Amino acid sequence: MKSLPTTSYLVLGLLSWDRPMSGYEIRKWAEQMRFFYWSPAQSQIYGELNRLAERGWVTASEVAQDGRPDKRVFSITPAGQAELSRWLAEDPAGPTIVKNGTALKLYFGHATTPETLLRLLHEHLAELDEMLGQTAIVQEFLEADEGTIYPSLVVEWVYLQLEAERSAARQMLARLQAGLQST
Amino acid sequence: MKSLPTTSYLVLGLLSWDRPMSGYEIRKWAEQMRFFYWSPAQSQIYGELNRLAERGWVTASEVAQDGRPDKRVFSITPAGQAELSRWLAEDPAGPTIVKNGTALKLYFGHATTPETLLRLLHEHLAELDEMLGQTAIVQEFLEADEGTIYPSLVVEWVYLQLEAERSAARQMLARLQAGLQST
DNA sequence: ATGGGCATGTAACGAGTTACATGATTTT
DNA sequence: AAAATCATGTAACTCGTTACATGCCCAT
Repeated sequence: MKSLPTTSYLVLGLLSWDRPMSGYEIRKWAEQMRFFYWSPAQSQIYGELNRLAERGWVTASEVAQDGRPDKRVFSITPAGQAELSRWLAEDPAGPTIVKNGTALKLYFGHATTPETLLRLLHEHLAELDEMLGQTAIVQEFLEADEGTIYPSLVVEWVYLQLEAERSAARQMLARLQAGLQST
Repeated sequence: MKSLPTTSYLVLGLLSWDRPMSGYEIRKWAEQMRFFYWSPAQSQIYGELNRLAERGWVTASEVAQDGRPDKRVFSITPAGQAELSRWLAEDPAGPTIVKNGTALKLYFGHATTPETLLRLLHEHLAELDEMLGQTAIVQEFLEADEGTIYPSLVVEWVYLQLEAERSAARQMLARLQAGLQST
C-alpha cells in the first residue's frame, strides 16, 4: 500500500493533538500553515478526510446541532497515530518546493521595462510585510495554548525566513535601481 | 481568452532570448530554475510547447539530424514576445508558494522522537548545502554568457535565500538540542 | 435586510506526475 | 559491454482548483 500524498498527512497531523475537529476547522488551521506548507482547497479537505476514514485512521462522529447543519467531527484513531509516526520517521521529506512568481518574472526581466520590475518587487515586499504581520498573530494565538511547542518553533522558523527574504528582496530592489542610474 | 498557467510562461520565457531550443534543452534549463520556480516534468514541456504553438506564440521547425531522431526546434514569434511582455506587466505574480516537508514534519514533532527530528533537520541542511553548491555552478555558467544579467540577478537572490534558510535551519537545530538537554 | 461566518459537499476541469515506449550516440 | 545522454512522445492517473449548491445563525 502506497503512502498517501503529503496533504493527507497534513490533515491527519492536525487531528493528532487529540482535539477532534470538523472539516471546516481543519481548513482554517491549514490556512495558517500556508507559509511553510501550501494548504489545500476546502473541497479537497473533505475528500482527504473521507479517504483517511476509509483507511481507519480517523473516525467521524455526527454531531447534531440546533439549527445548523450537522457537524461531522473527526478524531484520530490509534492506527492513525501509528501511521503518522511511521510517516514522520520513514517517508522522505523530499526537496522543498518553491514557486516564486516574482523571481520568475525578474528572470525574464529583459522582456519588460525596468519600471515594471520595480513595481513587481515592491508588490512582493508588500506581500512579505503582510505575511510577517500574520505570523505575529499566529504566534500570539499559539502561545495562548499549552503543548504547542513544535508549532511555535516552526512559526519562529517561518519568521526568520520571511525576514531574510525581505532583506534579500530589498537588495534586489537596490541593485535594480543602481542599474537603472548607471545606464 | 484566459491566461495560461505560469508553467507555460516559463517555457515561453525561455525562448524569449531568441535562442531556439528543443524540448529537451528547455527541460534542462528549467531544471536549473527549480530553486525559485519548481520546474515541470519532461512530458509536460512537450505539451506546453504544442499549446504555445497552437496559439501562434512559438513555431516549430523540424531539424533533421544524422542518425538521431529529428529535433524539433522552437522559436518565439513576435506575438509570443508581445504575450510574454503582457504577462509580465499585467498578470499578478500571486503569492509565493512554499512546500517545506521538513517544516511540516517538525510542526507535528510531538508524534515522533526528538532523534527523528534531529535527523530530519540534518537531512534538510544537507539538501541546502547541495543546493548552494549547485547555485554556484549555475552562476558560473551564466557569467560565461552575455546578456544574462537578470538570470544572474535571480540566482544571486536564490543564493541569499538559501544561505538565510541554512542559518535559520541551524538555529532550529540548536533549539531542539537545547530543549533535549533541559528535559 | 445584508453580509459574513459556520458547515458540508458535488461536478467538472485543469495541472502535473509516473510510467512506458523507442532508438541512436557517446562516454566510461 | 554497460550506462548515460540526446530526443520525443503517449496513456493513465492523481492531485488540486474553481465554481456551484444549500441553508442557518449572528451581527450591523
